[in-house]
Amino acid sequence: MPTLKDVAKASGVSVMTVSNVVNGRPRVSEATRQRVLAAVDELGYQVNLTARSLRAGRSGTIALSIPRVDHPYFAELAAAVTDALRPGGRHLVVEQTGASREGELSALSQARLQMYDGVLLSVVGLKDSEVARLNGDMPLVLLGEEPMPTGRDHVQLGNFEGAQLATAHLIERGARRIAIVGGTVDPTHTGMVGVRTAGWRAAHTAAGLVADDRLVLPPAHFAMAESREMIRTALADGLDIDGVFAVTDQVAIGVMAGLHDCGLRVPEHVQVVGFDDLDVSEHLVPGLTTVDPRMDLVVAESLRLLDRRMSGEEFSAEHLVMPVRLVVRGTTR
Amino acid sequence: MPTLKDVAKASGVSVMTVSNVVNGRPRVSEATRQRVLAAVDELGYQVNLTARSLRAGRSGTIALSIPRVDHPYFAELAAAVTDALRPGGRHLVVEQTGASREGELSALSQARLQMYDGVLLSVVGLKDSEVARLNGDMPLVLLGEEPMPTGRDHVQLGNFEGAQLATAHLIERGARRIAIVGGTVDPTHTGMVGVRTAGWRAAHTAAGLVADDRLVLPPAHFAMAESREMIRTALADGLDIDGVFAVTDQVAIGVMAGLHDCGLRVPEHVQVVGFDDLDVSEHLVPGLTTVDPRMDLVVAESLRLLDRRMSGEEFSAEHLVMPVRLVVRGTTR
DNA sequence: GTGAAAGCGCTAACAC
DNA sequence: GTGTTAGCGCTTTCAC
Repeated sequence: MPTLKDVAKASGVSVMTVSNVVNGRPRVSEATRQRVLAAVDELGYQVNLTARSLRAGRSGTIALSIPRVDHPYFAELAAAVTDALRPGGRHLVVEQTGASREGELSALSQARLQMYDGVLLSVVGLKDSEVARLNGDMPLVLLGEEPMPTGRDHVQLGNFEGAQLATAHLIERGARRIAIVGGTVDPTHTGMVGVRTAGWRAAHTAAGLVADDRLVLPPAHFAMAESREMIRTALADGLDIDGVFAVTDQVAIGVMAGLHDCGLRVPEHVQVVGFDDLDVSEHLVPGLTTVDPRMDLVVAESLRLLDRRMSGEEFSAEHLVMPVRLVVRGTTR
Repeated sequence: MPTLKDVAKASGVSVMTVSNVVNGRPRVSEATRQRVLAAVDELGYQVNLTARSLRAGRSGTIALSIPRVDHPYFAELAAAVTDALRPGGRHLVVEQTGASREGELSALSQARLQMYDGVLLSVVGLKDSEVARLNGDMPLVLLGEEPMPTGRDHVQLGNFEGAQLATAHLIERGARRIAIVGGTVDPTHTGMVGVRTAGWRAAHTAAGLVADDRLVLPPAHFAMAESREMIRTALADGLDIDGVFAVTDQVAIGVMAGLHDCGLRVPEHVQVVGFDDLDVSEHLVPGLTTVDPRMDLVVAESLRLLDRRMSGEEFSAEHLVMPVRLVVRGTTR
């Protein structure tokens, strides 16, 4: 690859002048500019971004670190962040951590993240103490529903509110035996599963009903196939339900398939509500009633906080819980 | 951030020795190693990957460049590549080009790609001449179904074969008026849409039938909502069909929703086959009959070719068309 | 075993 | 306007 030096030699000027031309800086005479650009063109010169980063201390790139890109929720998040960044001409790369602690620890190595000007970090497997260990000087905004160190900016969804909305809607539409698929009976569980289960429980209480712990089916990696199998097994074991709150849309899709496998119709026999409002959810048959996590707000706020950090000024950490809203479609009556 | 120099000062050795310790190189006495590691720990030293890249000429990172990560096909591709790379401990980042020529041109700037040791490039909007302009020295493997310069390694799906399989299956199951949604009547179209349409046509011919051009519904960004609207409009206009070959599973999902909107049942009234075998396709109700693009093969071959390029040796370009297979589920009888 | 010197390609700061 | 100097943090080379 040709370097600035090569271009300088070819056009008979100094490296600095070439650098000035390449970066569109003002004080360069039109004649030299033309000569330099000709040489750039002829040699096919391209700036070396690694060298530029090293020198400038900035890479011009932001990273979004997510567990897996083939989980539609994260994929949609990544696309939304990219779109939000585009108008400013900033560049995003997506890092996948692999949803395992090892993967997250390695993808999150200080060293790697240091290559970016800012990092949006969506973590699932790490303890907050491990996240807290990350260099405090790095512009970093945490996303996600797990417990996080309080000293950092953190944007999360209205998990409790959403679960409550979803469950209340099922109750309102006449469901009385509402399973939560992907829930937990462990009251110490403070992550997404715990909070959404609490919302499910609270909606029952608010309606003067009692949530039945036998209707709590545990999470199964939030995968479609596992959820399908789980609901099928539960029904075969005699579980009697007329509603399901699925903790994610992926789970809901698995549940709907499982209900169909068992000859139950949605919403006639069992009503279903999900959480995430994935792109596909609108086009299922019937359309999935679900909780819209307002990803637009999440992205906007996250980038606002990240920009603040990247500005270099000092701010105290914000902890944001974004509002959500229910989207009613065909899986509820 | 502390540097090698800081650690060297703190532990009373030279920068070089610290570098040797940090990189686990052999000839360092156990005593100094301990001393250095203690200093590393105390100062919280982390290697600067930018500097290392600049000096070493390698970044240890591979990039996968795809149009959008929220298109499930690309998301699954990205996840598959990540998984395939993990055993070797190599690192992948995902670059999104945005499915527009401008986006691809900017994300594909030589300069940016040069930061990576190798690039898997999945392009949709660029002309092959633009792709050809990329530096020939960069380890690069092209993925995707559009025409590509012949001088580079290129892995693509069995588009023709898959479309033919899908359509033949519909014919075999009794469909006679088979629309292709996302097809083209333009015989000069050589991209994915053109080839899959050719396969649809060929299956008719092979069965002694004649493909009806009125059954070709054009592509609509391969999006669910647009496809849904398109099939709805076509049916309202009196289109008479008993089968649909959707050029992608996303299109198929839109089509199924649209058919449902019009009161048509799948597979009783209209049978449907897709292409991509997305994760979600198995769990739709009914399950989607589709073409499995054998992403495992695509990924394995792509990485084999990329490794070859990264080895630095010279090879002549390979152009691979991977086999596909039909997955029969509930949307066909 | 350890270290000094050189330089990867670039740009900020300052001279002319 | 243009050039010189210095150095970002690291590793390769080679001397000791």
